[in-house]
Amino acid sequence: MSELIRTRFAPSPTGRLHLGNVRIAVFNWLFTRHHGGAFVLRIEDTDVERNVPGAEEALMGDLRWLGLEWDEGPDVGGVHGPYRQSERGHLYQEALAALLDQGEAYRCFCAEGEGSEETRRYPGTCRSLDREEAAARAEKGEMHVVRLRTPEAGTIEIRDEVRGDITFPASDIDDFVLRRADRRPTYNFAVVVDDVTMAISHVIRGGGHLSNTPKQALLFDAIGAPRPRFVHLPNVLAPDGGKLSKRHGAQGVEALRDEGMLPEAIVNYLSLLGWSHPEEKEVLTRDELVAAVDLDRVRASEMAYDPDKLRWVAAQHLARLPLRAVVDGVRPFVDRSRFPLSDPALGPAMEALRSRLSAFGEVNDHLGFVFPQDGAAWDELRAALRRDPEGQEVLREAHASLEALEGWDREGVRTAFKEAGRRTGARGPGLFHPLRKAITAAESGPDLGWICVALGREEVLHRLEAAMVA
RNA sequence: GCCCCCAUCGUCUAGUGGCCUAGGAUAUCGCGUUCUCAGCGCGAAGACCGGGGUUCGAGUCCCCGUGGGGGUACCA
Repeated sequence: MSELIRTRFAPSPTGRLHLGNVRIAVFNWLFTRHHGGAFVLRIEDTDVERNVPGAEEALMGDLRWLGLEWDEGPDVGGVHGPYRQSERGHLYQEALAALLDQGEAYRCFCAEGEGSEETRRYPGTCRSLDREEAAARAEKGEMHVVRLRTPEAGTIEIRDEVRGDITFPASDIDDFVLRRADRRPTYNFAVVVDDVTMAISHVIRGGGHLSNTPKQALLFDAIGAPRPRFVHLPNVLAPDGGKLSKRHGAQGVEALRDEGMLPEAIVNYLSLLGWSHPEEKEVLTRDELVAAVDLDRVRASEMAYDPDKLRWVAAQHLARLPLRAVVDGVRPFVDRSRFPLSDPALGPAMEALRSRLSAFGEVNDHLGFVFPQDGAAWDELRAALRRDPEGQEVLREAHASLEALEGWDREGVRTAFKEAGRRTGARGPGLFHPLRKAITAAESGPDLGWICVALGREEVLHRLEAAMVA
């Protein structure tokens, strides 16, 4: 594609972004970056009653956090601004005047909802009203809307980049409203004027808009502007196959962010919904996605959101992070009130349990391996250990070896355990089980060597002593 | 009601008429590695919605049905 690629993401500020919305932004962004185009953020706030205060900032915050930077938008400006529909009234006005002038649109004085029950279409009552007369009535303040003069017969052909050519019967599309009685533009009208004036080349949006497309195509034609390429991404369904919505299966970006999930992982997972890598690779970095994502491998069929796979992708990304990054990522999430973990201990602790994380916020679910909580259960375990002569022997010898240890690292600790094993004749579970129980109060868990390093010599010795017969 | 879109393992998908006795991923289960769990490695089970065509040959093309989704607003 040699033309200038310009795309847009146009959310309404009615709430936080959820995975369904964000996926649209992800494709727009990926596609645009792939082609070196410009990505525009436009706020569709025409419906004043539905606007939620602060939603615009929140939504921009979510997008930025995901790394989906826009080149033009309400906060960064741009030559095609303003970027809020509420501030673009004059553009709609101008476009409307031109349409009225050319006879492409006409004033309609009918009462709201007038139309036959059968077809549910507006019958075109005011279509043939005298233009001068209509203008005069409007001048006098008579309530009216403005409608587009649409073809009565024939077909409307549109091209969708993922589905190909689609034909709609023109008779199915009535003379729809462009401007309401209160003079606000309708959605379909505002969108087209915006896309034209912002020189959008590719309209990439949810499949739900496919049915709006013939109307919008007609509007582009009426305005005399070339139609953009239409790209309708298949809809995302809830995990159970039903409709995805905030209250049904849709995760909010905010929630995932609060959980400490890697934004790159979210972008990666979302990219896999409806698109596939030519070599079927699934774990991809942002750069790899930008390099690979294009329209030719986008599917047309809808699909379900799968939280399990999201988790898996996230875990894969996390696993590829250097330890340093895991430690930094996890640090703000550690519940210090429950886990007396010193900062230097974070490294070994993460070595021990990073493989079970898919998001940083999950640390607290696993730190219990290092800092057991249940005192009563631990006491029982210790008591049982004290009644076990072989276990006692292991504990005693391990304690001695550990105490004599020069430094305090994983290899040293493991060597000390093995020495204790050699001296007592205990091997395998016979050796590690009593140690693990004494140190972590659990029968299973992460690598004991790393846990010991994280706990420090003093604490480990202390725990061993607590489980030994005095 | 009418219009439009969609249809491969539970889920995400590969597949563009013969390479498909349908491949990969996830989830599930088993084995191995490991003190154990997680991870990792290996393996098992698991799908072309139904019916008609077209063709020497159909998951792939056409039609009908069924199911799901969207639209039919002075909502977006």
